[in-house]
Amino acid sequence: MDMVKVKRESLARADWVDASLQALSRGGLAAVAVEPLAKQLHTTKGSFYWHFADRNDLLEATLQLWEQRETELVIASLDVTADAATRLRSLLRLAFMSVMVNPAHGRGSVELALQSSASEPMVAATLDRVTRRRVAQLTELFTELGLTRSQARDRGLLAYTAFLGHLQLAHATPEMLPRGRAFSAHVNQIVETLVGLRP
Amino acid sequence: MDMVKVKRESLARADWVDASLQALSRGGLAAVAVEPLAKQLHTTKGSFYWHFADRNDLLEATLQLWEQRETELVIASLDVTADAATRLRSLLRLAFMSVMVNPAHGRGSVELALQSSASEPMVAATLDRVTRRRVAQLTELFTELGLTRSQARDRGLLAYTAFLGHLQLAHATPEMLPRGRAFSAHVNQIVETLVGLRP
DNA sequence: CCATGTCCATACGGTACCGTACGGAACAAC
DNA sequence: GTTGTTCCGTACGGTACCGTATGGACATGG
Repeated sequence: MDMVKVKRESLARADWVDASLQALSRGGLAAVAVEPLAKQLHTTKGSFYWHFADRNDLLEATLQLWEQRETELVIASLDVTADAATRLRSLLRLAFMSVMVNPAHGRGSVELALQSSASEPMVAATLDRVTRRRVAQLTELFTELGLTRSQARDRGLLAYTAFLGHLQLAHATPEMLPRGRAFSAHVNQIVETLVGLRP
Repeated sequence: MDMVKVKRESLARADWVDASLQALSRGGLAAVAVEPLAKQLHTTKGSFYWHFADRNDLLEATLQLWEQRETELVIASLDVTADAATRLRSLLRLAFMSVMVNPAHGRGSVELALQSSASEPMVAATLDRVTRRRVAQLTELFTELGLTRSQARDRGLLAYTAFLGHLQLAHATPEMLPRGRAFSAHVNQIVETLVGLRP
């Protein structure tokens, strides 16, 4: 039957992609390797090459999955009722706070894996789209706060680069960041410095 | 003669280390590979394994060289005559500007290579020392500007994370950054936002 | 001139991965 | 129960790298 066929195949493919995303998060792009993933899934390459053309095919599906989940998550976290300043503050707070939930393999580790593999064209394309969307989002919020177009864009870029560096630091040198209450205070200070309204 | 012997050996070793640093800058930690480097230097592994115990030995020497050049360069760029605000501004301006000189393989690409390989213990140790020094430097400057110890540290961290993210963005998504005059303006805006003195 | 230490080339075995070939199990359809 | 399709296991060849073993070129000092 077609239904059964589609269901089974789609499930198996999704399993590979899930495992791939997890591997990407743990060990970077190099960890997206067919034979290790096969071992982890208790199967063999024979299965893989039935579902995928090659490693690149898997990579493409993995990036697509990440990008989709990524944008969905950001959209869901936006409360349209609040004013721009509040939305901006919560967005930044959420982003900067989230690096502490499992700083090793948690949220953001895929980001860093992609950042460090931007030489791969497919990765570069994905990164480009996501970065563009995010900076545009920030720029929009700063514009609503009354900044000029160019001021808003500069501020949006700064906010995003600060986030990127924050992520990086939390991953590579986590001891440098304060912990507990001091961390929250630090994030607050960052947010206020970034959102601070002066000409 | 001892002099000749030492000179030759040291030169050959230095050649390998130079090439290794260059490879690190180009292709990341994975590019520090014996056989490719041997090809590039028009020699063979036989030479390498005479000068080095193994790949790790080369890596150690490479990290050491980078760290040494790194700190020397920062120290040299500090003008002790100026006041704290001026020194801070020039330091930040220099750092944020420098990402544009050859954004692909230029200054900072070694940094990023190390950041993305922080799982290697030796890399982590190197990164730790350098990061600590830099953040301490920034914290010191902010303290001289009149901020409290904790404010200064927070601000120093923010400045450094902003720099890291800036570097990352310039490398992975260079089209997102403005070019020419707009870039200078952007850097100025960043510096002023970071150094801006308000309680 | 030959003995010794320095430096390098070549050849080898080992590992980890990619992708292909091919056979076979499981199962549905008829 | 034969046939066809789906799905997977195994075996193979190929590549890129690590590290070792070994012999040889070359100079130098006795």
